[in-house]
Amino acid sequence: MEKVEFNSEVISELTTLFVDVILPVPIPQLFTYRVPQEMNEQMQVGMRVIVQFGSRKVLTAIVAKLHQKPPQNYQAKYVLELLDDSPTVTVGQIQLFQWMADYYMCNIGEVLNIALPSGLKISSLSKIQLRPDAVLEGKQLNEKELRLLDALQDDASLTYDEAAEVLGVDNVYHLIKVLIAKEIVLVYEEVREKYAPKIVKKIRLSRDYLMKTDLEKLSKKLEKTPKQLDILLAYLRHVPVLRDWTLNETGIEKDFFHKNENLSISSLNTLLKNGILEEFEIVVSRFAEYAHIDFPKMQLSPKQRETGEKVMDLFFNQQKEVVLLHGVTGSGKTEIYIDLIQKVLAGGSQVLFLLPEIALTTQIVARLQKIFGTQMGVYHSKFSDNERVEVWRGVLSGRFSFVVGVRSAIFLPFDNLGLIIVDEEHEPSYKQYEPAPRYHARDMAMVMARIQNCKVLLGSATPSTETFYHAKMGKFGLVQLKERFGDAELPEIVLADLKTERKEKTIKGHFSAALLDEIKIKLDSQEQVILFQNRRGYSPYMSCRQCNTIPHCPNCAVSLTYHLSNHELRCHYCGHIEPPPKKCVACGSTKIETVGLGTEKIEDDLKVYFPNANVQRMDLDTTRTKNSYQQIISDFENHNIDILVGTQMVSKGLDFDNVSLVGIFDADRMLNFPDFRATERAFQIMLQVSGRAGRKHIKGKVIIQTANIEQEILGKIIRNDYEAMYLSEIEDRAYFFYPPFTRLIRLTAKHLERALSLETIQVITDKLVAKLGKARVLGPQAPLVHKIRNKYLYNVLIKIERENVDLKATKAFIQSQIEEVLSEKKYKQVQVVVDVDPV
DNA sequence: AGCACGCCGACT
DNA sequence: GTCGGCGTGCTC
Repeated sequence: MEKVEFNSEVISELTTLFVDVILPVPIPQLFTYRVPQEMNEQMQVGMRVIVQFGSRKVLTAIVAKLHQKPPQNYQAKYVLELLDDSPTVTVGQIQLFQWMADYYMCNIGEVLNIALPSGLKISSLSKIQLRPDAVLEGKQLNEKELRLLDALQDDASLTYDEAAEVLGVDNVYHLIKVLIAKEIVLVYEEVREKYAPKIVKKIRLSRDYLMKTDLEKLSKKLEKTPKQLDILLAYLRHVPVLRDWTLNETGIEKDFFHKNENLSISSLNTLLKNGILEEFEIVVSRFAEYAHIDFPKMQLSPKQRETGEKVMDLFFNQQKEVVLLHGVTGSGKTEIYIDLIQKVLAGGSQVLFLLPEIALTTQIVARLQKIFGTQMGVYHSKFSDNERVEVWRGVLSGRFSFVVGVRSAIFLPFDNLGLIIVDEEHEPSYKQYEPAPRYHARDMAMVMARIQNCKVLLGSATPSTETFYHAKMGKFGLVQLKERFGDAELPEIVLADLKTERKEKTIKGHFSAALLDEIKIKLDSQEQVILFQNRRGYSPYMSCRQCNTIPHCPNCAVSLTYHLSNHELRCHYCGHIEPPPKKCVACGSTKIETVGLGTEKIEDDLKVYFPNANVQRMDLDTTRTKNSYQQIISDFENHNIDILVGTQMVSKGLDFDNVSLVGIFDADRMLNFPDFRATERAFQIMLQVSGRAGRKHIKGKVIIQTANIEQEILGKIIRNDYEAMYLSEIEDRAYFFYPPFTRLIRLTAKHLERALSLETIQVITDKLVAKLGKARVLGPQAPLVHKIRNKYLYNVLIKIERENVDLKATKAFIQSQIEEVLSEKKYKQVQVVVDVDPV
């Protein structure tokens, strides 16, 4: 990054500099601080500074601008501290942050908040403590004050929140102010650096014993204490200092003696105490240093090579910024990616590979790691914040020129990107919903491409309608792979007709005979089965058989899901838990049944139908811990599991060789979901799950259970006919003015009172309709789940044409209307959430 | 978002 | 009278 110069005038110590900084708070504007002259030389855009904000709060901010213009209407405060020697955030990133704030209608501080791992943010916390010189005598203290003093004596210091809790009041400021005035307590700001380097304790031999003669004397002396001698010998075995005394410098990990040799810690401590061994600490990376294994050069099939060349041609000869690689599952997209990544890295540029959350923990990362070794960083939400900071710094330092990560990896400080790959481009998990910025990582990849002048490769077997449209229209390059790689065939997809089976009574519970028979055949021939149901828990609701009353969440407008494992009813929106009712709250009947189907019930039923099969469930509930997901995958790979039952999780990024059957329950629910993307989504997800069936030598089979075999979309799924799905979809989108022909902005009002929530959004809607016209403003409408955490929700959907409309101005108008309404006293308490490009 | 200030009702 | 609740406005 360049040092900022002003008209070639060199910054001297006498120049007064100011910085405009981004603060991690939801306030729209930048704030100007004065740079103390001793920082003049070092200060650069992108560095972190500590500033005071408000009367006491201390925050980390990012320098967005460096200038000499003193503010007109106020006296700028000084920058308190400069945290960096070199920028933590690149100039390109600051551009991206600003772009996102404008586009997604949020504050730049909110973007910063999401972008920066919290380990890079320092913020202060106000704490109160007793004054060491406090004089209590002769001072009138009330009961609350005394209680606070008591607590302070026990705990030394308390935050405002803790103080409020101790006293059981909400507002503690007054009280503390009084105590400050009485000179009994003082308030200070505790500044915390959250990032902690990983430290390993190591042991080495004291310098006094490095000579052979000294060492021999020592061994003699230790003969009386054999346990200590064992430790010494173990040390010498692993660190042969007599052969090369410099080895002693690196020593050995302290844990080693206990863990690997099972030697006593107390003897080790005695040796340390007597100065024979010494302990020291080193800072280590949280990421293992993989030896770079030179993987045999990727052997591409002729088809793959040809495809890769087409992509390159589109990028570099036809100047396409974005290329869509549309390839059926198993067509070998990964090899093409790898080849391309290698080429870009060899050219000295950086590469970012984005994957949806769940796809990332799996096989692909291990595979890439083998190929790219130490230059590859992984950025994942299950990583601790410290790990994220290390990846961030690794990108800055050049240690990682290639990063594989989830959507937030788009925020890493690349300065020389050559290529961004967005795999499974259609995945909704690329869109962030809460909190702001509600960004789409795929779209941000394209913005980044413009900022950094790099290329974007989108990959999918079932591209989103928007993306495919742009590819068809020539905005993006398009490359298609219609066959599976090698001799693998596409699975055979068949329907199980639930209506007929019900009539003929061949159905058992939720299992059609067609599915049950097929599972049996596969199990008998030692093949594996995946069953897909996109709903966790046992059953989505309970119902009274007498009066049909259904237990609902007290805070949300949803039925409570029954979970068998803990025998409880749970709300999947707010987390509310209650025991299942013993009798109906309405009529008192004890005949309460579970209705509907979740993964837990499928698992439970399978135990009855196939008592000898190993059944495992994979959903949010069974994969909460860091390694549980990986565990299930490897158990399945090793065939310790015969049938895997799961939600969406089973549909992504998993390649198993022995799966010959996939069963899909409840296709109808997916298809009937009230959303304009429902058909597309159902198609994508069903084909994706289907892709798990059949690999190398096995032709897979997929059974979709449906009560309505006539549905057109099912035929398209059976024929794996993406284009047919696309064509009917794009026709609907054009007809109803949905994306890609329009852009959507959704407003959601939230308030504890339903009427107020509705009234607020109605007032906003009226203003919008007045200017934009009725056709462009849909609603207000209560969403499917119209109450969450006791707040009533109302939506308005705004459609904006893609052509001949000033998007910026329209957004500014919408923003101003919301602000205008919310500034009215009556509506101040209502929250209005703006979601640009909702998915 | 915090945090401070100021107005107002419910208590000793 | 005072304490604490809560609404309002500001932060370089």
